[in-house]
Amino acid sequence: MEKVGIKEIAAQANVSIATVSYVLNGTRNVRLNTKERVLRVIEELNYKPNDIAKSLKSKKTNTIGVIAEDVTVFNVPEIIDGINDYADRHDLHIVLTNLRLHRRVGHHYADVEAYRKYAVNAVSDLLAKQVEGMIYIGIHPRDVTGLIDTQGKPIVYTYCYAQNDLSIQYNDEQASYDAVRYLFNKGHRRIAVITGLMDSIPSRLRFNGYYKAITEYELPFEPQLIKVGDWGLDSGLRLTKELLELSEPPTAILVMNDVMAVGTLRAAREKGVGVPEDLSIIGFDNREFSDYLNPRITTMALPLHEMGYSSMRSLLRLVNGEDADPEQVPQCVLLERDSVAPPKR
Amino acid sequence: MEKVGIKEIAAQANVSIATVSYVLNGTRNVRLNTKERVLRVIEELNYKPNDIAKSLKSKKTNTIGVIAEDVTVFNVPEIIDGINDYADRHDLHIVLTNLRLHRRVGHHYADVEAYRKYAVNAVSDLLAKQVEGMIYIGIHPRDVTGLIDTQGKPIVYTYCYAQNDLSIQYNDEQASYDAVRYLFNKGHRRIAVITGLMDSIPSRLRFNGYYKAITEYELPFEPQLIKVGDWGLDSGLRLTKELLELSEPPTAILVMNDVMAVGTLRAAREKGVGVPEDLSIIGFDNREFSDYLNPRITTMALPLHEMGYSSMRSLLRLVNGEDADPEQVPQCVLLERDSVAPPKR
DNA sequence: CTGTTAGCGCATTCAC
DNA sequence: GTGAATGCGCTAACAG
Repeated sequence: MEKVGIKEIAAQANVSIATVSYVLNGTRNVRLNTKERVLRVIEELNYKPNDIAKSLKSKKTNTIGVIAEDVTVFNVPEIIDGINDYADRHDLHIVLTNLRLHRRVGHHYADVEAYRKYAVNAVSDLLAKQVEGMIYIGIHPRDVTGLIDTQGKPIVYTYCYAQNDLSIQYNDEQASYDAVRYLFNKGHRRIAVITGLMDSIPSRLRFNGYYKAITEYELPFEPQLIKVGDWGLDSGLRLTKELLELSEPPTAILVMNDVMAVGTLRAAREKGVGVPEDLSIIGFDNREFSDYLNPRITTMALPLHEMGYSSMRSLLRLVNGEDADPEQVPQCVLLERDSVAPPKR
Repeated sequence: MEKVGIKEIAAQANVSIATVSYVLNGTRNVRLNTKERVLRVIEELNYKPNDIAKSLKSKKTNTIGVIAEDVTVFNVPEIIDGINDYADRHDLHIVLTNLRLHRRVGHHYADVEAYRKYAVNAVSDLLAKQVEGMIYIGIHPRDVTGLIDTQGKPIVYTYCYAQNDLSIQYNDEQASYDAVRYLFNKGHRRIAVITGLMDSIPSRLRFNGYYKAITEYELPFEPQLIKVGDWGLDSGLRLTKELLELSEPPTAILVMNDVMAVGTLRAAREKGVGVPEDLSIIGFDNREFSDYLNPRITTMALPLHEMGYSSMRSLLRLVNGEDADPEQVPQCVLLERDSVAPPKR
């Protein structure tokens, strides 16, 4: 474990350290003979370059900092995977910072002050490490403008927004529009919706898509078919019961996340309503368990991998001083499973 | 965004760069007056130290490399979270490498050659970045001896093993022993088990625990109560049916993962067997969905966070040249939910 | 094609 | 209590 450096190699191979550097980086042509000799010594001495020194000199770290609000929240790992996918192909490295928000502030992520210090620290550390840029991965889509200051370094937000910076999001409105269209094409005319909390951006956007589809297909807009949930299983259970107790219940429900959809499934079972024979259900998020439920539920898959990949690509453009490309917005895709069928009537 | 360095500060504050370094690191006493002046200039110029340069000089990066076989596999994020937990408290940084094994080689993780190149690359990169040590997070407990060579740098494996290095694992045998004891204490005497693939270490260990408990409690050892599954939902479904068709079916089943337990639940439903009235079930892993099933299933929670935390702690000892501590093995804990009840008879 | 040399930004010895 | 000087390991002019 002796630390062999470039100069050791140079000595052993009877060349200058510059030459070694050249063969190492291919920066310049080196006579084949010389090159082989150097390479052999490198092999023999088991030399490993020191990126730290290289970075200091070249002022390039080839490293980007990823700030994840919480790696244990379902959307984050897939996004990281997408980031890695792109990074691998472009010889970039990742320094990961995990804010551990879920554990530290629970559901109070709306209260920015509660975790500003963590975020600011993370940025400081990353800046000190001379990252070329940063990606910030939220655990809930919301505006985090002003949370951090990257001192001019490029940053891309994903799964959340910031007003003066680029952010990569999926198309919520389109997704729920597509879901309703799918139900319509299956023959459904009374389509209910169970939303998430209405102060959340995705809820609004998804509702817009629902409303737009209802309008375009000239379906009756009935307020009693619209239920406001809170993303939790119990609200799905409760609201579905309300829906099923209507004098004219819906034949299909668009539920804005898979967790509430579990509640919907339970309500249906309790009421003796068959899914999908009597009631069709579409969930949102493609949570892993949605495939384990009975029936397996049809759900809108979030393009998480693509969001990570795309964030990285856009960031790289910023780092290279190019324009943020007129990126197309990642689209959700409907996973057809067993919770949707044509209505009986 | 001018790059202000230590020498800028020195000039503005009329001191030498050495002095600035002293106040920055508290390496030596500096007259209060001078110190304040320096601090003020640092503030004004918004100076951020350059860790790269610092590391080059001090030969310490305070960074450890984490090699995750795949961040999208359920056990990994929690382990990373534990690592971060410890790292945060000790001012350590994490460079994350994601091998993306699941995506790249699917279930062929037994075939080491299929991904050796990725692993070796990861280690090279980390070594070049001068990490102080590494943690390797597996996606399935197995022996990965010889996969990588860290050139003498300390490494700790978790959720997998390597023969000549430290590895942090949870106590599989104890866990399943505890599960059986729990069932016994609830009054069960005919306790079946559905294992995972028997070439997997956890299956063996968990079976040992089952066997030990059966023996100690002097329960009849009946081979027909032992079913070998493959970790997949379908095997849980199929094997549970077999169990329920026995002339004298079990009153409880220990299922070695939650995914197969979903199959068990389905089989019971198809057979009209009530859970937990007619059949008690204990799963393994505490997968998120185990709380969404109907009934919510009682399961063995893996101490993932602790494994990450503990890996980091042990690694730090190695880095500091201390002995790997006689670490106690992280224990699983049984999460009591709704899938276990006393047997009817 | 190859060698010499000057730093990158900072910590640290050694003088004062 | 403070400063001047040295070098960490490497890259990239600049000279041959």
